[in-house]
Amino acid sequence: MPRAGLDPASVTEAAAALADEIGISQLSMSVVAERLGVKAPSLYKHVDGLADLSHRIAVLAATELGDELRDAMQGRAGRDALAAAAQTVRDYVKQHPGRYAATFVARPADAEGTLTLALDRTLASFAAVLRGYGLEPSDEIHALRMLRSVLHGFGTLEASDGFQMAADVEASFAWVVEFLDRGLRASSL
Amino acid sequence: MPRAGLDPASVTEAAAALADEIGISQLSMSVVAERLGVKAPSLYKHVDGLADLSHRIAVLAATELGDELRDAMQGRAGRDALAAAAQTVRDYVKQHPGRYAATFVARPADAEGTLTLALDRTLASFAAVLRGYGLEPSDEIHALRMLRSVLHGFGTLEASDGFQMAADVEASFAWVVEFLDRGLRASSL
DNA sequence: GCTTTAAGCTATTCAGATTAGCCAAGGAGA
DNA sequence: TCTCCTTGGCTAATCTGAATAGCTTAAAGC
Repeated sequence: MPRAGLDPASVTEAAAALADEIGISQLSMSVVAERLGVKAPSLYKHVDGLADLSHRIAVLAATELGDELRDAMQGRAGRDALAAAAQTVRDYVKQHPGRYAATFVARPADAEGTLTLALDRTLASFAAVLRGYGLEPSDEIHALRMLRSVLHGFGTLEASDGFQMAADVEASFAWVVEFLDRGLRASSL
Repeated sequence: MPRAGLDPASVTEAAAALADEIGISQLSMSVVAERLGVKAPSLYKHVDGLADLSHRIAVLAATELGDELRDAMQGRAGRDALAAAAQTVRDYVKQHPGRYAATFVARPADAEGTLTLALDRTLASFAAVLRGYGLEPSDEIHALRMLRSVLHGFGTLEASDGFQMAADVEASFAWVVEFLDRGLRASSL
């Protein structure tokens, strides 16, 4: 029996890919093992079980999203930065629904705070977007929470097929970004 | 063995209460049965299994939220209606996190559309809020989706403990409502 | 009281997570 | 190259929870 050359990272990556395909709730040690050409118990040599695997997927997703956000915002400010950040989140959720879902399903299992740490990087990008609007310092935390809420809400609703008439979700998204930009500009000092 | 006097509604109600306590993901036929003083297989006389139970909880939640929204909006319009609707959703998610979570977890199992139908009632209330702002008809669908996104996002983030510094979430919520009101008024014809 | 329906039970099967313990692959050093 | 030791994969087994089958009797209608 030749070795498969697995390690925690490759197992997590395979599991994340599977989660995107079949949904995080359908993820099992068995399917991951099958995908990797290995038997389920073998996975326990690399990860600490399903809960740990799910947590690792969440951290991976938060890290990836954080990276993409940072990249997308290079050299942009104001409305441009807002649009780029929003589009990045939306695209990520659409392309990686399973991974993204893991980030809020695995929250309880984040005792060491690894996930929180990874998520903070996305928060930093959102904060950078807002900085461009020159809000009152006391308003920033509120605006940050609003931005998170809108993007998280829009992304998850779209991903879970929550919108009827899927047709012009694009238009709605653009409208929302526009709405936020106007409001934030009006709120600036 | 005296009968327990169960029926689909009472089983669903007990399961929903349990889901609020332990989380929808921890819900099992066994715990529901135990809570009702019955053995797990007995539940199959009333509901069609865990997936069906979960779906029933979702419909229950959507119906309850729809009722509360309708009540909360009696005689209100404009900013008042917006604030009331937002507060109602937020309170519902906080008080019934398990039930609320069921509404988007059970979406795939909604072949007959019962859940969609129940959710449409909450959408109708949101639409009523917006009607008070006299938006361009073509903007209404976009504004509706934004409103859903914000309320859904804010509620789920708060429920999953997603906000750090839990302290002034109240203030943030008020700020967001204010932001939406201003923006919507500016968008009105 | 008699019949019929339906609710609850026990026994069983099945799937999936997890653990224990075996055994070989493959790298490190003589 | 040969040997040792760590490590990864395997099989076997346990355990929990979902779901089905079939038995038995409560209680509703007559």
